[in-house]
Amino acid sequence: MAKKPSVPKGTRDFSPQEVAKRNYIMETIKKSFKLFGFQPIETPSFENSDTLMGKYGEEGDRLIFKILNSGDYLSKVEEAIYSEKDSLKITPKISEKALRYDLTVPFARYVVQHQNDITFPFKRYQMQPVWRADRPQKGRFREFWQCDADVVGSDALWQEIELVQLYDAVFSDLGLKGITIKINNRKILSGIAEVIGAEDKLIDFTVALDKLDKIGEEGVKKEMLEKGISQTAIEKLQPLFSFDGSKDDKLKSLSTLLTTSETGKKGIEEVTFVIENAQKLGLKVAQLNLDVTLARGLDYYTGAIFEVSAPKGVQMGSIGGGGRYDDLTGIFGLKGVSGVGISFGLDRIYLVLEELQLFPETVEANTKVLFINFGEAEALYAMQAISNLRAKNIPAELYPDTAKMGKQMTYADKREIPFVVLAGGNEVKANRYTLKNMKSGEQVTVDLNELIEMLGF
RNA sequence: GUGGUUGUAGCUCAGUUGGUUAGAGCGCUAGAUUGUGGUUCUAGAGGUCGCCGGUUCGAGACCGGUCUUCCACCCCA
Repeated sequence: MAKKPSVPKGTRDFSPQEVAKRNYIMETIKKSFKLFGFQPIETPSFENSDTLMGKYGEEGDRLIFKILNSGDYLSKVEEAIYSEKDSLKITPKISEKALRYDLTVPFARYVVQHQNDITFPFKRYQMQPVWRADRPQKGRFREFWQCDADVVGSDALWQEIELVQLYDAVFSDLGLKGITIKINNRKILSGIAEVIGAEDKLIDFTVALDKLDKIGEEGVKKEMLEKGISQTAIEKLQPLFSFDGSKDDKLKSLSTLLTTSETGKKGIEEVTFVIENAQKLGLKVAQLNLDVTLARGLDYYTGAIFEVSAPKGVQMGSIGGGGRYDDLTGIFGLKGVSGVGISFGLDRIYLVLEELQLFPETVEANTKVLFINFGEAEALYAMQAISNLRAKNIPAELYPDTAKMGKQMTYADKREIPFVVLAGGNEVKANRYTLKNMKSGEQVTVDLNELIEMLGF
């Protein structure tokens, strides 16, 4: 045999059982998407490079899978650029297409391109794979699925509230209790940066702050210093590090910190509106928490920022994220369209449900009854019954070969098919069927109507 | 992209300081059982020790490279 075949790093095959479980998650999410009034779209798996490049920050560009041009692509590269051996310069010359990195940027492109056909506010959902040239880790793949719901063309904060409810509805349906929806607002972060005089360092500031629960207070301060944020500025942040208590306490001390920042005050106002109304409406399983250190937003977030973390005790990064972006479509030439959206990380949700054993046993659609094959005449007799069962929506199949019965029974056993029908010469003659329950071992001989009745509950 | 880690039968893994023909459990195939699966018993098949190169009389083991796995960083779902 030749080399053992394999799949590329960070990609996976899915068995029938795995597909069944993934479908269960996707159907659950889709159900809520529809219930909340979102409509599906799909976009190509690859886009023109300039649609994607530069939209996710420097780091993002590195993680985008580039597709090599067709034909003799190297011959078209100018000698000077070629001999320079600078990958960054050569890449755009030899690659003009790239694999989708997320669903939000292609969606923005879609909105701009089809703006005349879209009725705003436009609520769309999209469930497709995305690709990142990242190094794999636990819960981190190079090919994974995102399930996104976004609203564009409305800046009403009720959308944020609905998205919180949407998260709650989906995780409630999945039986995933104890999840936390963390919420923050980019305006609060901007306000803080403004107050401490580090406006020009907003990104570095937020990235460092985001690591608080991971590297601790000292670690954050150290990183901020390294990024060129002054000691006096960092001292002004002190209230943030001892930030605790109820949401009212948090909001009060934030207000004090941000009295001089109009932007900051607007952020507090927004986040208060969302939290208060979401709580008035009630949440089933999710805990909604204000987390001022939450910054993991991509560069384009301008208002609310969301992140969903798995229940405590499950070692997993965020299982969902999202936020508001006031001007995403601006990059593609359509100004003044505000959008807000959330994403569900299908692959990570799968790992969490698996770990907590929350998949219902019924997710695997399986054949309900296997007919033993006794020979040609009996097979025909069996096939007639099978047609009748299938007409009643009962999944049934005939063992294709006239193998030994032990082998056929073993097959049913392995496939976990709950019933077997034995219809040999005696049954054919009597126009009856022997139905065996594989779990209990009991068997009864019945006619076709009784058979349908017994299998069709 | 940086640092570390892993790879031996279909699966999970043993394999001593380098030494004859690389093992176990599970699974698989056949039989005990010609109309009955799971339990039991018996027999059997199955390996280029990830791949390429090097050191050595001799490499599964040591060295280099490469691919893969997992982990940390970066970043993220």
